[in-house]
Amino acid sequence: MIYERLYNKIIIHNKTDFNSKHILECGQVFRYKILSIENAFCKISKLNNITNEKFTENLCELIYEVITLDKIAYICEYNEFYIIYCNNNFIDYFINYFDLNSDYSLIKQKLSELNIEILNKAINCCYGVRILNQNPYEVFINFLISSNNNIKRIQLIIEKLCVLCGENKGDYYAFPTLDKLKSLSLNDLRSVGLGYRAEYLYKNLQNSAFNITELNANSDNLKERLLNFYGVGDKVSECILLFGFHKLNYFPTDVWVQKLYNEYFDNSLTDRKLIAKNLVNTFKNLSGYAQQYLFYYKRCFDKC
DNA sequence: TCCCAGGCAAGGC
DNA sequence: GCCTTGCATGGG
Repeated sequence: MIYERLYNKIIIHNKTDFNSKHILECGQVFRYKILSIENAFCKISKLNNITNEKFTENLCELIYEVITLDKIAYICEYNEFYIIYCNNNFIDYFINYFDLNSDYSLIKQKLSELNIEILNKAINCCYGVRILNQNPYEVFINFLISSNNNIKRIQLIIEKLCVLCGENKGDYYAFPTLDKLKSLSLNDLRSVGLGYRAEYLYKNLQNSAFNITELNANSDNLKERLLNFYGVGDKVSECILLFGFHKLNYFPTDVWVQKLYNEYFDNSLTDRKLIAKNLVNTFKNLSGYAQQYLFYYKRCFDKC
């Protein structure tokens, strides 16, 4: 157990299996940002009226804000531990969200036993990555927007979408509900900079069979069902499976994974579907974890 | 100015 | 089935 659950916060004692920067910046999630200490103190104090609690802001090194659906959490990094603050009704929600009941020491050990040099290097750099348990609907929308796009722009578009039609929660805007998104016109969607992806979103939202919130995580043809949605292909569907449904036996393969594969595994193979197949064959039920360590490493640590 | 980004659908064979 | 092309947008 790496955490301690208190009535209005979660304390993470183990900084080798949890790193806020790694978790948030590895590409699985888009609504997060670094807060200044003063701003964070002000926001956190409002959460649960914790005015009588000593918030040791002067010892805090780094604070991230994370928003998922209509909920917000603050991850405060200290020298020896982390504290996650959220509304006290959502403590259990965020324990699950940050996947705190999974043993990442064991996962990393199993992966390192495969003796793949580049993976061990990636795990060494990206040691604090965890696969979040995100809401499938939110992940679906996010990764529909992600295609042929870059992460900075994806974040910007999602934020604009939230400001356009998400509920104003005071300190932040909630992720739009399905009904709110359905009420938008094609031009509304275009106005947030979606480009041609506006039609992907619009067609799905206008489709009465758009039932992403009702998809059964345990149905064995989940990927085929996802592929039926407009704008969802092989790669996007696998991102939804991994990040939205926590299906760890997929290895979403994009330009970055292909670059890494060509550099460290086989430089002649360019078919991403085949690359993904080979990688899943190698990593089996640990594919999703391996994917995040390698993807994040290739994007952010490769030049070091 | 061209190239690129967590790709995909459509059309031609 | 496989291969090619067009696609909105903004940053480097």
